[in-house]
Amino acid sequence: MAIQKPSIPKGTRDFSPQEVVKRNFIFDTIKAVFRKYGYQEIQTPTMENLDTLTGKYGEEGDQLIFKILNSGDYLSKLSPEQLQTTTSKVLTPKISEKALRYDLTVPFARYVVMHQNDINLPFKRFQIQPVWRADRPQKGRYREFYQCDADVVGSESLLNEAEFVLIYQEALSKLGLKDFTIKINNRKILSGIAEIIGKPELIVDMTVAIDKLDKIGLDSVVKELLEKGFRESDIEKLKPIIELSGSNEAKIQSLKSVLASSTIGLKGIAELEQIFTYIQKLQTPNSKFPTLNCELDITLARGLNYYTGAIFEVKCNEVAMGSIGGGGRYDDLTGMFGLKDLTGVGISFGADRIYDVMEELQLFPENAGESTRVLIGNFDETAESYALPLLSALRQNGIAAELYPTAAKLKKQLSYADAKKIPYVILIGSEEMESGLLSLKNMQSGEQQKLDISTIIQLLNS
RNA sequence: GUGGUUGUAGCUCAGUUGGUUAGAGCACUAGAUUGUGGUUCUAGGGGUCGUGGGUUCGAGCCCCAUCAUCCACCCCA
Repeated sequence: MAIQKPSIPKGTRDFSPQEVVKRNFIFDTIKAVFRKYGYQEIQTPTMENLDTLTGKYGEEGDQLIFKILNSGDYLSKLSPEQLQTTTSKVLTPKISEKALRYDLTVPFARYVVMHQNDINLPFKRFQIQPVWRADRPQKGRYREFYQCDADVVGSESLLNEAEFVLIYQEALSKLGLKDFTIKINNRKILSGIAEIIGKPELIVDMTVAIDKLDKIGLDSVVKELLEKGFRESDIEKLKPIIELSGSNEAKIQSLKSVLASSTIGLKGIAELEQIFTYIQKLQTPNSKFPTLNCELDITLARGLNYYTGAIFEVKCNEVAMGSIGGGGRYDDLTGMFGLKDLTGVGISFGADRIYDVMEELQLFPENAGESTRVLIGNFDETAESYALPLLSALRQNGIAAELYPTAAKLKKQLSYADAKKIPYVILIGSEEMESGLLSLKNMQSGEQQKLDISTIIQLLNS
């Protein structure tokens, strides 16, 4: 076989030991916060049945699902007519019945329905696993990436929404991020706006357009709305709403008067007010995170069409990057799997984007690369057999230790320690073996002292 | 799906209007130093110039195709 240059699929990555240490720092930080708020971890399979996933993310989302080809001769059962078909929509379900998960929310809904007899409501779970999207990769966009989701089902309380805002605030602050905004909005308010304008059927086009406001500006948004079928008079009504500014309270007050005749709109506003009240009461006076960057943004829409109440999105203001988190309330996600009237709300952290942001801002702690604490140098067979019991002793005392596996040149062994950022090296020569006093070299200062093994253990453990 | 960018050593990239044997830094290996790394000096290995075709006396450079790549749009974490 010809030699082939190895490669990995586009949009996927290998993670080096240093990168994994940093990624785990992110995961561990987020996990600790989730647990503190009462969430328990679950895991679900990498692949789901294709029909579990299709139809949940809109037409565009369906195309981004990675499908898995059936095993065996997957074409043999097809009729000649079916093989002639050129539309993948017809053919795909025949040759593929499994797919890689697209997010963690839909598998969670499936999990809840399948295990409804075993779980206690309200059920608070978190989940940190990779998801896959057949998107075209670019900056901050991968085909395989990790989501960190927390969801609660079976609780209508808006306390959940308020707590999610605090979870975002606490986790991101602990990771070292300073300037970020937690945007919040409510689908019911968007419905109310569409209702007031008299175009409830165009709500999707409306939200997609105004969602781009901060990116393309008001004029372009107006242009897009006109193309989608809105009239000048509709836009005149819409303008004051999307241009709302000021404090969250001020925005709520103006929305109240604008949406006065829309029942659903007013309901959305009332929900938001309740969430803000909860947040205010939850914040301790001497909070470690004094400024809560939670902002009502009426232009926030979010693509996933299963949201029905509050919606969230987190944006980092220091680095040009897509949103680093998002979520919202969905009233009927489990309904499609046969479990009616179960409401849920959840959020997601985009771990890979958070990683990219932290890397750009150099927010990772210094000691993140350290693994082995001490390396024992290896000179010859005699020294090696002398060193083995010491190696065990170090490990039994909880010290990560290695013996260089061959009697290589000392220069090479020290280079190894240096490259691996091992802070200490123990050198054992004939002199050391005679006296029992080992040379302990501090790799940072270059200093070397002769100590017995128990002193070394004590020193390395401090 | 649409538009653009870039493909030269393991990595990051130079390479003049087309001209003889394609370069640098980093990394790697060895030596200066027979028991002392991260700094320095010296030497060395490593290339079908993404792939295929075309123009030309002659192509890393020009033309066409193709694959890959990154960026932007759409959408999204």
